Amino acid sequence: MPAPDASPRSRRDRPAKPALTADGIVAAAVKLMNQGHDQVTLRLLARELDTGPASLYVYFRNADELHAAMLDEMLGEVDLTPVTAPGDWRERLMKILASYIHILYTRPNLARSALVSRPRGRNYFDLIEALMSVLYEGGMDTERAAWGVDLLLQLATATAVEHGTRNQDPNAAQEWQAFLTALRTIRPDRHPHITAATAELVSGTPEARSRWQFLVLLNGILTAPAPSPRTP
Amino acid sequence: MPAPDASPRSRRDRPAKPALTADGIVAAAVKLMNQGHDQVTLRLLARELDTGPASLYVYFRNADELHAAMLDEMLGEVDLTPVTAPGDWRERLMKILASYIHILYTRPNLARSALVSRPRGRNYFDLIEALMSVLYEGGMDTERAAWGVDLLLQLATATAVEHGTRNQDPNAAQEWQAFLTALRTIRPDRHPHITAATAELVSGTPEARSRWQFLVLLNGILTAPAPSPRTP
DNA sequence: ACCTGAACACCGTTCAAGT
DNA sequence: ACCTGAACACCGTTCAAGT
Repeated sequence: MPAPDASPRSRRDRPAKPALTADGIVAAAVKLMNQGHDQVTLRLLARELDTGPASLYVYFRNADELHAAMLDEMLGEVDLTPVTAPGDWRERLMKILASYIHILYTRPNLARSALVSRPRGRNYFDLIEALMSVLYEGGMDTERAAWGVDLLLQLATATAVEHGTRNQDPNAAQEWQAFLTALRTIRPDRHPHITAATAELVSGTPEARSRWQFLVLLNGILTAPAPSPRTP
Repeated sequence: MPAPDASPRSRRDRPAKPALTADGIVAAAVKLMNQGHDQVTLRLLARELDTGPASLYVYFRNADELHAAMLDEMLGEVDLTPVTAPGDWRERLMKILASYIHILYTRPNLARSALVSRPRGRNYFDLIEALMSVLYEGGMDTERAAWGVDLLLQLATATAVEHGTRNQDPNAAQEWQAFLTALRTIRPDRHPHITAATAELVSGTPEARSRWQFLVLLNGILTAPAPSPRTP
């Protein structure tokens, strides 16, 4: 009598299939992503969970909603410790943003969903709270801090999408070369300013550019007219 | 003798099929897009051109390359006349950017490709030239103008992606409601700054926000430290 | 009621076979 | 040599049918 089992026909060799929950699905999806799957599709995820793609629609209205849930899960990894660290507030703010960008950088698809869907999970609000806290240290009023956070995150997300996707593309280097060639063959009579600024248009490392951009934003938020003047 | 024709079996009722060229394909693709097709897929386009999708690979290495070509074509519609118009340079610059955003706004898919692929067509360089020209009027040096153009376009593109895609989504309104609800149920002990700034976080029309953002950028570019100090 | 197999209506890309 | 029909390997979403 080989392989005795209480109910031999109801089990398989693989581990018992856990009951599905929204959190469990998101956890499995994040796990797949961290294993290197750039695109966590509903079908891949369903395969992993040993079911069909239709089952996921019990927990998420569509693929976008799943991606949004994955995003909030990832945002829990953003390093918010610079909030209470010593040092210049600008540097600490940029550290938080750099952590945010870094997390999205290797997941350009999630970054894209961050640009489009307005996150509203707990981790997202923790991030907003942290950024506002540092902005207040910089002496901003409530309005500037609120609108400023939005702007800072929009640029950070766009940066992650841009660089992350490019980094993922195998012909990124050759696209860059093509851009340089196009820039060098610009005709001075039609594009005099570009011709004169060829070097500056491509100078700086991505990191240097990004750092400058955030300093520009912080200076601008501090010095530009407030969003809505209290005395209209 | 009805319908005499030199070679009756070599023609169809539909108009003579024009020979394919890269420009012709892009023109057909843009035409489809302007007819309301949000996603101009290779298959749809091939159907329109009375051929199979494989034929398009003779002219474009992949779908991304086609989208990039479409993007440059669309950029020809950006209104650059504010460059030479009278009035405040900031207002004129924002008019150009508004035109750029408006063109991408109803084509979020193209906007996404603008964020990822670095355009290098003639119309793109015309846009850069125009923006730099206005920035110089604002008194910027070459470095600030070059890096500034990049930053301004990055924000403009991100704005178009964000608002355009949301606008396209039928449940955008109900997503916004869900966000408002999430914001109102924030717990003051965990998120004191958000609680205190609830109104400011959602205030302002998208246009007012966008306008403020660009003023922030312009002020920041003017007042932030130059990208690379000449005396290190 | 909750779940899901199978089908529907698509994709981009490749390649062998046509002209 | 240039072009393309057909196939490959996928998608997200729906819905009738199961338990």
